[in-house]
Amino acid sequence: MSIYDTLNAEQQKAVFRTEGPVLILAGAGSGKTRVITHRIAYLIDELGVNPWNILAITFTNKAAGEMRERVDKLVGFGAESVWVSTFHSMCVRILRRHIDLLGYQNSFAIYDTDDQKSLMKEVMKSLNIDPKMLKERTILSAISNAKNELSSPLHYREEHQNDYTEKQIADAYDEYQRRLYKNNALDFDDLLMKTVELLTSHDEVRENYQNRFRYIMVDEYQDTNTAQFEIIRLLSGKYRNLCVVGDDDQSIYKFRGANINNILDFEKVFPDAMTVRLEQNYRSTQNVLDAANAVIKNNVNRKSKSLWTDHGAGEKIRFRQFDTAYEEARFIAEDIEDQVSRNSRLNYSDFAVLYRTNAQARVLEERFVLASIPYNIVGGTNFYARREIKDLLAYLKTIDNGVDDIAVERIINVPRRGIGQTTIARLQEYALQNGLSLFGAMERAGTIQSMGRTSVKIKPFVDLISSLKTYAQAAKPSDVLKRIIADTGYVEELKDSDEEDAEDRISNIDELISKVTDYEESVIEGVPTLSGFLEEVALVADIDQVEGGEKVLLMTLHSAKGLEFPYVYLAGLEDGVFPGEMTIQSGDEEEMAEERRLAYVGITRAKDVLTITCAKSRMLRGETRYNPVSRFVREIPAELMDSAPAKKSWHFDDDDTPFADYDGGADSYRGYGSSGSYGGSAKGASSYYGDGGRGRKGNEGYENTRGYGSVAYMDRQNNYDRSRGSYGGGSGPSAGSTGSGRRLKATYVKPHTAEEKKPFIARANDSHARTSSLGGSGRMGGLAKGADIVGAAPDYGPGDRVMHVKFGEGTVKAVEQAPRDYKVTVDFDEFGTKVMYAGFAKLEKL
DNA sequence: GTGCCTGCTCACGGG
DNA sequence: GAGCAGGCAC
Repeated sequence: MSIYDTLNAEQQKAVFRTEGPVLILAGAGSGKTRVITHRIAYLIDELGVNPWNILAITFTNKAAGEMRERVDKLVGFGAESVWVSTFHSMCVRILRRHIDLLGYQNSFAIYDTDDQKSLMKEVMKSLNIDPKMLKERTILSAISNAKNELSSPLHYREEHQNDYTEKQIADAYDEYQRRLYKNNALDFDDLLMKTVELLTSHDEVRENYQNRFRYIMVDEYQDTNTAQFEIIRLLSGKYRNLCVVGDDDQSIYKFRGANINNILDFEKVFPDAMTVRLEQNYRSTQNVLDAANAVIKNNVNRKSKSLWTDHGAGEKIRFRQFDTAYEEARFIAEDIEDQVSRNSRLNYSDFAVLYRTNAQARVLEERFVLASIPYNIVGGTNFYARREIKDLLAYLKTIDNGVDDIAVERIINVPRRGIGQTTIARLQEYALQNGLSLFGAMERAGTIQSMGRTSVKIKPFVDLISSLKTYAQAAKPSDVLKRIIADTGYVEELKDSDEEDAEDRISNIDELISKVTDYEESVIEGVPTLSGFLEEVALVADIDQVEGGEKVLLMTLHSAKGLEFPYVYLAGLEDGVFPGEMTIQSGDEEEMAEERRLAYVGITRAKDVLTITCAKSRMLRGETRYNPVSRFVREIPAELMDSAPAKKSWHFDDDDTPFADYDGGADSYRGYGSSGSYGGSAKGASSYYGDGGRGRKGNEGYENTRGYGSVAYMDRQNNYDRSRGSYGGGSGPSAGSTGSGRRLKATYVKPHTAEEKKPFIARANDSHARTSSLGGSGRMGGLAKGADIVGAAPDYGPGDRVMHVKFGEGTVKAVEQAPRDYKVTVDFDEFGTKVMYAGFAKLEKL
């Protein structure tokens, strides 16, 4: 028996047809990764193809790694020579070798979104474009679209002569590109476009790669854009052994240029293509698939297919509607806890919570912390987007690529060197006049007339960078980083500062050092370089950063593409959230279709149990919104669900009574109550801050979350700290007018019936009782902060035992009055001595 | 040059 | 809610 016998007939067809163009339409969970890996194995083992001649393109680095691993298991040897990578990584690899042919230096930098914004600001300033008339985001997104469609500045200008705005964008595109070139930098879209340019304009390079890549496979083909299509068209131009795998129903990246016609028109572009349909699903239950099919069939213009499984019907889809997002989050957290404690075979990593927007993670995170459930938030605030990390990376970039002005500008006065805007402007002017980079101008600062005394301040920076550059020539990247930290005194300055989150920033820096070290260890061929590390950083996707472990994963629907979980919660299924307000308002059919595909992706992530939740009201950008149940939920036949949403949608009445014409609430609540796992306490306007995770205060759950999610929170806390005086404003615990939760409470909402009210009362009493001691540990709600921080002295003093949500138990060593709060020194049993502000630490006296 | 305050604007998804 | 630019005082 061979490894191919385990494949079904259609899968085998896709594996064995190795020559010529092949389109595999692979429904969700139909085993497409198996097909690709077996195809690679077949090429190597059965056809004797040199692994070196195979290219497989995946959507994320994580997927690339997993694919390589799986191929490795299937073939005897040689898997490591197969080129498995993402489009962007592959392009970087090609460009590092050949971009000098296009006039760039091979050590080019890769600009992320922030870098792009900084550069665009300068472009707009130099072109006198009024940021009020034309937003930098608008221009950047126009440029991005142009690049994804392979439209050069020149071409763009020719095509866009219609009005003043278009001409301005054309000017900006031109100047932006000029400056990227001057900084020896490429943005993300350039990586693709410059590769096309290279392969088109240099026959010898193109032929070289065409000869090498005799067999090309592309995963997630439905999300490729025009530039990516062109790259694979060029690369496969000689042998035409191109196999693309995708699902038009899962095309969800139009906003970043994905061209769904790449998959819809594949057979037109390659008339000799063989098409294989994989419709048998190996992942989910029939109920889940029926729901997914029912939703997606509302889209027109798709390659019709219908998923089926022999797994059986499975559990019905659970639907729960709540009054607020807080209760929704609480249900999800407690439900997961409940499932895990009832079934010993279940692990936290069997669960995922998916949502439309990253902002929804916040409330969920709060509940997970309170319930001590280990979790990981994918994305949101990217580790590499953190201030201290960006600062240090800018140092590395400056050392690595001396002409990157954006990097130099970032660090020129970090740590403070007394170099301000005026000086920088003078340097820039001098650089412009003399055709120098910013750093080049700084090197000559002594000779610049207008500089005067300030040139004294510039010299130490120039010396620092020069000596680091010399050092970097022979040192490991990690040593360079350590040297930067030492020479700039970056960490020392953080330690001395009274910044709230200095500690977290320092631990982030430690994390960065270990990431550099990891990188050095991961380099198999050649030597680890700064460019190599910076490149890895630039191309890392949110999902790539997720470590394993027994944790619930919280992420956007977009991030969840390609993943599967036994238990999936789809949260916030409300019109206005998902589909989003903008999609609904736009009235654009195709936009709605893309949202629907996203819903399809979400539903099909579930293997066994799918739970859909929504809230009648939620805070969106500071205001309470009342949203009806998502149309996507209403597209699921009632018989597939354990409780159905109201048939008639309800709305916010003119007389300010929410839910006035809501007629189906009882149905959904009955279902909810009968599930038994939550005891029907969905009601309860005032209960959402109280409950302290059922008395479990272990720090395990929290400690496991030291990922970006929790750190990101620290940022928000600080922002709060800076925001005009609601912190420590002295208005007293009960005032708390800034608290979002509190505001919600005030406008809220009568329970619908006496019957529904009962469990709420019982629960509410319970939670009120706890609020006094534990309510303050809510990490996020404005209410918790507003109410707790007020300048009353803490109820503990030196010698008292206290509990901290993150560090566990400890003994108070000192309490001292600081300007706006009390500074408390605590010796924690497990984490040692920490100094913290009482208002933020939320210590609980034991 | 720096730090703080205020008012304004914007709002999805991500390599 | 949150980030940012601009204004102001030191």
